[in-house]
Amino acid sequence: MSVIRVRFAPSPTGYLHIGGLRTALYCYLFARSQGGKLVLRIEDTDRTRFVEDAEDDIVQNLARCGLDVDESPMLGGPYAPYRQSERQNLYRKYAESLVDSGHAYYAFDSSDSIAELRKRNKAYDASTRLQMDNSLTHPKEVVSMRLESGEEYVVRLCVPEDVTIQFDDLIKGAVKVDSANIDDQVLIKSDGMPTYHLANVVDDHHMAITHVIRGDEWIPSTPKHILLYQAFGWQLPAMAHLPLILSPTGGKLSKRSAQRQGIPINVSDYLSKGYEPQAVMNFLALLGWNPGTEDEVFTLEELVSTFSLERVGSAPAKFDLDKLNWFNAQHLRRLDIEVLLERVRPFLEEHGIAVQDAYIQKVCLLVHDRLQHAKDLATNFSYCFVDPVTFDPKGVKKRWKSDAASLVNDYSTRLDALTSFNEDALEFELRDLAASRKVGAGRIIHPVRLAVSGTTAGPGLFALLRVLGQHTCVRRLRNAVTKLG
RNA sequence: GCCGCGUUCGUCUAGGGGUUAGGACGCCGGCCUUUCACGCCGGUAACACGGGUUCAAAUCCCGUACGCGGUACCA
Repeated sequence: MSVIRVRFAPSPTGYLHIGGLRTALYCYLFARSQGGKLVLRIEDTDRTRFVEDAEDDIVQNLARCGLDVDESPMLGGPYAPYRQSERQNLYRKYAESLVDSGHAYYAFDSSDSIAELRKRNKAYDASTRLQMDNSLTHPKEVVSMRLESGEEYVVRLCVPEDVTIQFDDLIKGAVKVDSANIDDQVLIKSDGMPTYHLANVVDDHHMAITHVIRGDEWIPSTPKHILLYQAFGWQLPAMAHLPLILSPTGGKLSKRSAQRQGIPINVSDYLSKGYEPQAVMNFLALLGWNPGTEDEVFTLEELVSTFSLERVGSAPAKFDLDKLNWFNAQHLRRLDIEVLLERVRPFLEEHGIAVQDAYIQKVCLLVHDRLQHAKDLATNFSYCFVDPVTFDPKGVKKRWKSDAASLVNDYSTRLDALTSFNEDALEFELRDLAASRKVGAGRIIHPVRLAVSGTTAGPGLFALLRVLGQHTCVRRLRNAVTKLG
């Protein structure tokens, strides 16, 4: 059996978005799980919507997510080039062969006459093509003359009148469409570029693609592609159409709707917000696929080994940010401390926090399990790096009683005198102080936490004090005593 | 409008003729912790509707509704 080849074929009309990433992920998982190859093909045939740096963005973010490809425009490969704009001659050749074999024709209609046709609620198909201005309605000599004179034209597929086109989708099952519902598709545009339909079929065949994995929105176009495969006498690759991702309210997950709901849309946004690539992959994988077990947290590698197309569902799925956040916390927690350090550092820098790696590591160890996002260290736990400037008013009201100042002050004196700043000593001093002042330990613990962090929540107090260090603790305690009185 | 695809807790989903309809996120409670989080335990909540088929239907069939997609010289 021949090697499995899958392609991810984005068009560079925008940056890589979360939906595109999911398609890429499924392509990747399938290819890798089958020991096959993954091809990145850039479908840049729409010159009007072309975005200069989109291809770069797509390539980079795919890589950042760990989705490495085997063949691509920059990597090259046995079927290069991998940019459709660089393969124009191929499409033209095949379009002409289709005209020769009677499966396509040249059309010269003006956009006005086509608009007119549609206004009459007519399709450009078997029912109307003979009324139009094309190579079916003019003598051969006239057509070649017009062609040679440089007149603008398109090549259209001659869709057969009344056939049922059927295919078996690996995900959706049997899909049937009547050719009467299909227009004579434009294959070559008047600017000489192929349309998606032609380029896609020609390239998939020439690049020996065995499995077409793409979004749901292509199902209605698949019969057109099948017609092309048949006209060329080529074997149809296996088809797998993935259900779409919907916005949380059910609509299309567009840039607009996503933004309105606080959902990042571009992959680079997720990454720059500090989402773990693995968490995003994990979340996306389970949006439409399930392993058939009750396991939920997977690395990319584990996904590869359990993935199968058969377990992809056919219903669209709504995007759920809460779940993504949960996955993020799960993956963050599984990170080695060295890796976590790398994740967290950019956010510390962003917040103007410049400290030694060794110290950041200590803090990471301390709060590892309390992090949902890499940025949390710089925000929720900023007190690990800078003295608190404010004290949570509710906390003060609840914990800073009349004796707090004197207790905290006494504790600071004891800490100052400590020769070994370890947790046991810290705890002993506190409890000993509590006993001598005849108060419960909590009477000191809470004000101390407040004094040192500005909040009432956080890691175990003695571990926190240890990490902060002697000088910082004493300074903060005394500072709080003056400020809170 | 026409064509296509879909519909199990709020969300992601398992299951697929006879189940107490399972798990996860979220939410709520409890335990742990003199804090908070993690963790653990428990709770909440679903087969869109109507007809068939069948001894039996959430599961099969047909309709309806709703959602999404397509209907471009966009992909």
